[in-house]
Amino acid sequence: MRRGKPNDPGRRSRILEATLDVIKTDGISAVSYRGVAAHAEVPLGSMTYYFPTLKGLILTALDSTRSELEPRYAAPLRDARTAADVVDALVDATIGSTSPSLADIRLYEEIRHRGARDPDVAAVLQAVEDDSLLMLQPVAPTRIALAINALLWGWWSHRLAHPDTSLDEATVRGPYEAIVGLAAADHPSHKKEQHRA
Amino acid sequence: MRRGKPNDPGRRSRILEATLDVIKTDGISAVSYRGVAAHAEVPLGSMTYYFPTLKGLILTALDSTRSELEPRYAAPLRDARTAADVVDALVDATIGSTSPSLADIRLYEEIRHRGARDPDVAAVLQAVEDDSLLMLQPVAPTRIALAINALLWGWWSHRLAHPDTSLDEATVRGPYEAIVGLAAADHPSHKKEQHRA
DNA sequence: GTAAAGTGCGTACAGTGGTACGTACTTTCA
DNA sequence: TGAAAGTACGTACCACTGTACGCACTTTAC
Repeated sequence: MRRGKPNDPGRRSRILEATLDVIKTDGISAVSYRGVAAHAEVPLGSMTYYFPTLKGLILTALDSTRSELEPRYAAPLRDARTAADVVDALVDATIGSTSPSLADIRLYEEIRHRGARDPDVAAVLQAVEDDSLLMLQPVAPTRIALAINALLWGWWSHRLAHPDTSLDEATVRGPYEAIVGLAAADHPSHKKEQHRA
Repeated sequence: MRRGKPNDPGRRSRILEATLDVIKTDGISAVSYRGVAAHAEVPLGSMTYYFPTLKGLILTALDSTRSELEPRYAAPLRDARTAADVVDALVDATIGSTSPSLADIRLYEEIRHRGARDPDVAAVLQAVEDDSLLMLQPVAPTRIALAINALLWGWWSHRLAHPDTSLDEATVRGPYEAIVGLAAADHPSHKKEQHRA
């Protein structure tokens, strides 16, 4: 039997959003009940009520990004018909309109960082990556999808380390073309029309 | 005038080593005066004596890795004569004998992570990367050296996220060949002998 | 209406952290 | 042989942390 009702149903999700804000700004290690409470303008007691442990709060917050981060460059990749489309989508995901903001890259970096030590967070990371590999499956065999993922993360990581300089499009495009070209050469059953620019 | 002498001259460097140990094992955020003191078997007072601020200790420790991490795969790259040599060196640096241990990758990840927020640490990172780009200069124009760096870091990062699975050599080699091949195609003045495997 | 169950939150506790500081020891110079 | 300067370290302070816990308030069942 359900008794009692929350008088502020949005409170829980406000806490989660505030947590992500703090993570993006100052990192996971800066997440504290009190800090997030202040940021979300809720009392400390609310924090421990909705999230009895801090680890649980962080994990829930990180997990909530899965549905938000992934689909951004998923659609363009799924719609790609030719190898050139794939390259376009990758370039765009790296530095273009579908690419993550610096804050989002920071968030992603936080997940990777934490994931290296916390198996629960590693699971979140793994889920994102599995999605990504599956998404690339139609355009490249796993072997090459791995390389694409590695390079994509490498470029994002570069952007994070050099926030003031922007990557040239040609710099990014060439290597993607070369790698995607491998897929066509290796295994012509994958999307055809490999060509040099 | 110099008066007084340290009665344990190795103490300072023992502290630095212990600090790196802690960073590799539990991350920068786990570095505390007390924890490192226990690990290095020195009294707490020694810590603050040699390193008045914790930030200074961490920075000094991180900086001390520059001379240790870099030259490992520097020599093979410098000695590379042909494009094939370069690819071999890169593959080796990724998963082979000159590649960093997981602990070292973790350390590198710590530097990148911290560097995203702390300009002083970012400077350390920048120095390492500058060295790396300079080293690749003879075999690839900067544009392509950037891509190689990004991919190399991507692979390392992959290893960190998947400590239990090992990367296939063929998986790693193909993309390197493709990217290094770009250098030869683009700018034939760089080391010749591009060829497909 | 009243008791019980559930919701929401203020407070307090125990632990850990960086770092300031006083003190003792050692070396050097007059 | 002092005394000053530098070395080394034990202790203590204060800030901040996660979290346990108890007290109100709201809703529901009888």
